[in-house]
Amino acid sequence: MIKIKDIAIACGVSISTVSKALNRSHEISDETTKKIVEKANQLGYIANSNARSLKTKRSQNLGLIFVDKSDSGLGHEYFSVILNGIKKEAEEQGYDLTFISSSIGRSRNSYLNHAKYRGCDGVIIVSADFHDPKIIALVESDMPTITIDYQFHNRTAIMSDNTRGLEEIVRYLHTMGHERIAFIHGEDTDVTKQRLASFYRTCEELGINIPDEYIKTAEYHIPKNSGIATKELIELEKRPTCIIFPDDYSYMGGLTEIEKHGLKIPDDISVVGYDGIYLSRILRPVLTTYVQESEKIGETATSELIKMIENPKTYLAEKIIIDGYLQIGQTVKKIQDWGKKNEIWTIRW
Amino acid sequence: MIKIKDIAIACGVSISTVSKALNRSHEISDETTKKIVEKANQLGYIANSNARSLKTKRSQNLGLIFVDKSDSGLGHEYFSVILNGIKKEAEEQGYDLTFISSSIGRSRNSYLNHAKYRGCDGVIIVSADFHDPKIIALVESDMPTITIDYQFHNRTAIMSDNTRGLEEIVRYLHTMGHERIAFIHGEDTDVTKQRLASFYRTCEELGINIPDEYIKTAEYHIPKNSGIATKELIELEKRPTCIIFPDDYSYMGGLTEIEKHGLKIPDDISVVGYDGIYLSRILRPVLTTYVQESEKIGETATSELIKMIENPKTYLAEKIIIDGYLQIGQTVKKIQDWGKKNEIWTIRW
DNA sequence: TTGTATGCGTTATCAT
DNA sequence: ATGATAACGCATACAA
Repeated sequence: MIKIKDIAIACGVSISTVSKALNRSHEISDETTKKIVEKANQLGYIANSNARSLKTKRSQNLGLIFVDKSDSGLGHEYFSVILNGIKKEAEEQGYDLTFISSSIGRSRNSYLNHAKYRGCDGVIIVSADFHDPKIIALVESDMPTITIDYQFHNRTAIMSDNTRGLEEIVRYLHTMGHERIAFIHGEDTDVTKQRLASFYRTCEELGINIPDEYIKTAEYHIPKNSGIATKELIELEKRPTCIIFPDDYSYMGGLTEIEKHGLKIPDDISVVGYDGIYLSRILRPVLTTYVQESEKIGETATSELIKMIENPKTYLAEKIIIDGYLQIGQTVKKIQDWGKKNEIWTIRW
Repeated sequence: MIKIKDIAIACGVSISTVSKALNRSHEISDETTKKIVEKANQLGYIANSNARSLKTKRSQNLGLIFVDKSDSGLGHEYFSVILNGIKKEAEEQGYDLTFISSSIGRSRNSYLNHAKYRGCDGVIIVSADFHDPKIIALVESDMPTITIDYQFHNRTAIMSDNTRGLEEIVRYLHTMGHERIAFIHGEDTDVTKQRLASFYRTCEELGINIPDEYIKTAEYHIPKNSGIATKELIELEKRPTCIIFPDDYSYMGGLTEIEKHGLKIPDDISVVGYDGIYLSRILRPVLTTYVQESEKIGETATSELIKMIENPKTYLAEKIIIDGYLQIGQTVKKIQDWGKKNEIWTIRW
């Protein structure tokens, strides 16, 4: 491999002149710079990032933490699309990306140490157990860090807008005449808490009373469990007119159950998903769902991290919320119960 | 950051003794080693991979090339699951993973140079344009390289078994009594060529004659285009009894079209997918499809690359085929046309 | 078994 | 505007 020393010899200048010229330092005359750059290209010179990082303490490399809690790992479209956004933005800004695990080589260690070992300038935590002491240690260290969908105290986080998501869904359902709205929510996480709180609050604002039996739990991304919850809802004496699912995949489990009962979507029962994955658009009927702009979440996380790295003094940690939007498909029926609706309106006005 | 020099001072030994002890060299006595290791842990020592790589010319880091041809990028479950397999295996074996683009920092360059810049020990090409001169240059360089689903001359490739995949599908369909088999295949790639060749060969072996009008093209992963092809097939005077789709997602496009025509799967028409993505299992009826073990493909690519890196002299390039298997779902109907079948058999026997 | 000395390729400080 | 030199942190050939 050609190194700057070779170029120096070939050009008859010193090593430091070459280094400066290659880094476009204005200390070096245009003429010399041109000569050196040309020779470097001609010889096929490639810098050595290890030597550079060793000296500069900067690597232009970002760590990426992705621990798959549910074993489907990157297979989850939500995360793989986020990752894609991160990759695009990092490339755009000239940073590389290295996966960081909690081992170094073959021996167990910590995320922070791994990131330090590789000299990462910062770390994006895409998915992890945010209560894991090793994650907490990383976030509380002096390593620039960004989290997605979870906020640590005084640290930047990129959040999908769960609050607004559920609010929009409920308001839309309300305009479509639904009041008997069931909500199958995911397991107990921050995201779930936000969605649930927003669901209840919006219902309250709209004067909708939700019986407890309309609220069910089913783990994210496990269609079978959402299927079970759906069955229970369908068999209720006073069946809901609409079911909100934890995510688009989970809806597939509900769909099976709904069809088993001989019901048709949306004629007999309406449904709403969450995420807006590719699948939601190719299904028929097209799924009404809240689309998370996951690629943008990844891009924003990356650009924020880079800002933080490059302006350590002036950067202010903040919570950044990435809006999604309601994809209005064909799975929510307009309920023509104007009599009752008008009654309520009359009372309120 | 603590460095070996600090440990040396703390232990009252020389730098090189520390280095050797930390690398578990047998030159150093157990006693000294123990003392040094303990002190290192106590001080929270973390090695510096840049300094190490600079010296050893090894990085324990693998490059990852993933260029998304179709702009859905990592969003494709096939690739994201492969990536997951790569990640698991690399972690297992103590290697890190860095994405390699065809730029270095902000300036355009080549994959090879990028990999050299980062000091990668080897590169896995997960998805790329294999006719891109920059990819070819990489593969033909002295950088250890592995490709997935495409083989370069004398280089190791990990291939999903397209030949066997189509053979198994066709044979299965035949045992289910199908002879009017349509095949919607993807755009012209090596993978497609293999599948198509295997399709024709197996049909021939089984004495099945496929009219040209039963063969259609529709780009992978574009349900709409498969829908168009499906429409054409359904409206044929002599409609096929079964349609093989380019992939599971594409089937969704066909499904819509089939339902539009008032046909039911599998009663009125049978269908087979390809890939075996998560979706195929949660659909009802469960899709009959050829499952590609993509996680295993990723794992194997990684372990082969590491073998190649660690045994440069004895390693032999080879084509490794990862078997898939037929997922027998509920979308292929048993055709009870024994009269006709027996006729044929009679002639043959 | 331990220590000394050198160099990996680069940047940065200081001199010229 | 250019050059000499030290230093980054580590591994290793060689010496003791």
